Amino acid sequence: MAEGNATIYDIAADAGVSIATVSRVLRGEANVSPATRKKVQEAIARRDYRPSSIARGLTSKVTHSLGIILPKLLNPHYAMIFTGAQEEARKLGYTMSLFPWSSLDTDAYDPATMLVERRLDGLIVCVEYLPADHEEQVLAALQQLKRVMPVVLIGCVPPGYDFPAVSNNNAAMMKEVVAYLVSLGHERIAFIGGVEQDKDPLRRGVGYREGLREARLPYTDSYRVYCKGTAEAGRAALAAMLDALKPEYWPTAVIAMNDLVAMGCQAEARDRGIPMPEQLSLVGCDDLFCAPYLYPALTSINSHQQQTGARAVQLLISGENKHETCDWELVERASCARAHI
Amino acid sequence: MAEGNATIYDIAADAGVSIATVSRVLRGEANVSPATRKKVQEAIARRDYRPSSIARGLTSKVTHSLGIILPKLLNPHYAMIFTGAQEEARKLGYTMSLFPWSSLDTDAYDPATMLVERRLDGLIVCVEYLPADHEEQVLAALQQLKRVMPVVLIGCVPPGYDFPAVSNNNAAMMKEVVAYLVSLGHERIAFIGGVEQDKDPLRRGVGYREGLREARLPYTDSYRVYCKGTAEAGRAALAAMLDALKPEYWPTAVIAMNDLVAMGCQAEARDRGIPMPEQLSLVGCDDLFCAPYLYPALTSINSHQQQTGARAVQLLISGENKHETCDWELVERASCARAHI
DNA sequence: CTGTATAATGATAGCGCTTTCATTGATGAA
DNA sequence: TTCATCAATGAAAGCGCTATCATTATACAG
Repeated sequence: MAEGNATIYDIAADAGVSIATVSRVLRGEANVSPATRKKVQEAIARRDYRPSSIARGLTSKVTHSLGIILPKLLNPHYAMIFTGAQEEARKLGYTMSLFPWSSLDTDAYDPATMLVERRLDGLIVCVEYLPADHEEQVLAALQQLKRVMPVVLIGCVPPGYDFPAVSNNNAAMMKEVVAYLVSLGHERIAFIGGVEQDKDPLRRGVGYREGLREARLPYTDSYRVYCKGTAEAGRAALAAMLDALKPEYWPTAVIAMNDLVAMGCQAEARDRGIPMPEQLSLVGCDDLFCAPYLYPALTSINSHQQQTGARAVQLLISGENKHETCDWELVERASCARAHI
Repeated sequence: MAEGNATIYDIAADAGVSIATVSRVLRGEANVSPATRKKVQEAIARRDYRPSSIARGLTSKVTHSLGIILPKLLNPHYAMIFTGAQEEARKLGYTMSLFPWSSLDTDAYDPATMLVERRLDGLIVCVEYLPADHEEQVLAALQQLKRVMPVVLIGCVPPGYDFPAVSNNNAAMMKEVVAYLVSLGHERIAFIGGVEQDKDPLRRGVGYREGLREARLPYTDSYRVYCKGTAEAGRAALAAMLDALKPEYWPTAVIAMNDLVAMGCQAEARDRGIPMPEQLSLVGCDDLFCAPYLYPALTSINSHQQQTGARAVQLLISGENKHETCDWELVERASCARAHI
């Protein structure tokens, strides 16, 4: 049966019609007589024929394949986004290929080359945590790329750029976290993560400050430490903060920019013998699969990352130039308690 | 500059040569005079021309795109395999698309359709934990697919089938773990995970039994409980095992089929107030990124999963029909201690 | 009947490349 | 000078489709 190499000509010959007619039934056009349609369909089934999407793409200019660029899949946060995007793409009949940032700027290969050579129908780019020094360069490159294929961003669109996007309202998320901790009686609340020169109003660090202001709590630099979004970095950051402070000024609650950082904080607190949550409450963000299994189980923000990915694909395919925001929810677990004292 | 739609004809016209000559410099053929080559390259650069891989594929029959099928990326184990494969593919100039099992058998779409329509140059299929009742059906389908495109498996090739593959020597891994626990003085060692009717000699459960035999320890059904490879399942499995046993017969060490299951075990032990590792040692497998941050930090087997993915791509592209095995190492952390008593 | 609208189908020109084969000059041997 | 040799190039035929016309066959109004 499966020849695997039948062409539209073979089918046409088998069915005794022209290739135009075969093409019509392939594409489900209306004006084909039922009898002819049946003949063709039988021929197709008989030879297990699958039209070449390559040849199709050459003619019709649509390849039904999308791309997504993100930092690294090993971070489950991105794995969720990717999964959501991939599944949605597939539902809509598209294929999804991954292009990690890492490999893009690692080698001598021009990032855009592979993307445009492939004639992708569209590209999703995750710019959530672009290092500030890269940002301009990357966005300029994307602006270029946009002339060739539709681009949808995941994350905030910096002023001056115009892209459809789906993003988290990070600031609002963090404000809610601060409010939650305040409701538990915390007053010395620290925030770990992010970059110092961050001017983006939607970023998490900003929401933290706003949350403090709304709760009429003072902002202190000593409670705000910056680091990359990894467990190692989180651990080092908490260590640095605690080292710089007399124990009586230690925060009673820490907000980590994400769950990885939170994991690092847990490890550091544990090593120092700081009981959690009794002496230190902790909130993460992203609600990774492992959050419930950490010790103590980590309170975190679930921001529906799969849905984010899926929505990005929908925007990409529909061509809407919208800017959407995901909703989220705080998932309470065991890592937070009422403030001591 | 970036027109994005220049064709080989435009370049030929610009450079004052024929398209055949342009094609030659594109493919780096030798017999082009330096002067001509230069002219063409300048024209290419001037218009930011990128040859269409679609058109290329139509003619040359190679698409430079690969596919990989695996259960779900949300499990970091698969994310590692995918990452390794993707990066290797990219290094070799290939694109990698993901096709999760879940979506393949969920919808009415014939699994193979999308794959062959795309005219992939090859496919990697992760058959590590195929449910036994699916196995036959899946492998038959792959056998079919093989007539159309090269297929490489990750996992064991069941007898009767012929595929290039890269797999873990799961049995040997587990034997090592048993030996390790025995060296710590453990005699009541349990194994959690896998499926009962597993006849595959390389599977983990089998290695466990062999390990016991070599240590001259008795095998007991009560210490062998089966479950899916998730944290929830692992937790339930450990609970069931302990419930069925008088505490004095509880195992002093548990081997989990993977780190997810181990995470579930940790949670269950914690809830029951069983101190770990003092009363119960635990070993996982896969060495997920979170293993060092669990409590206690989880001893696990690192089996170089990224390398596994990369190797699969190499086999796929080289066309070698080999069966390779990955090496591994036991990563000792805090979840194991000398047996009490 | 003739003429015209309509539905079904076929012929064919691309799409943007690769590849084979033919052609053109140069070059050097006879 | 003449002819075979060879490097550099061009002409053109696909690759497997889609999509535009053109061509039938059929129906129905005038």
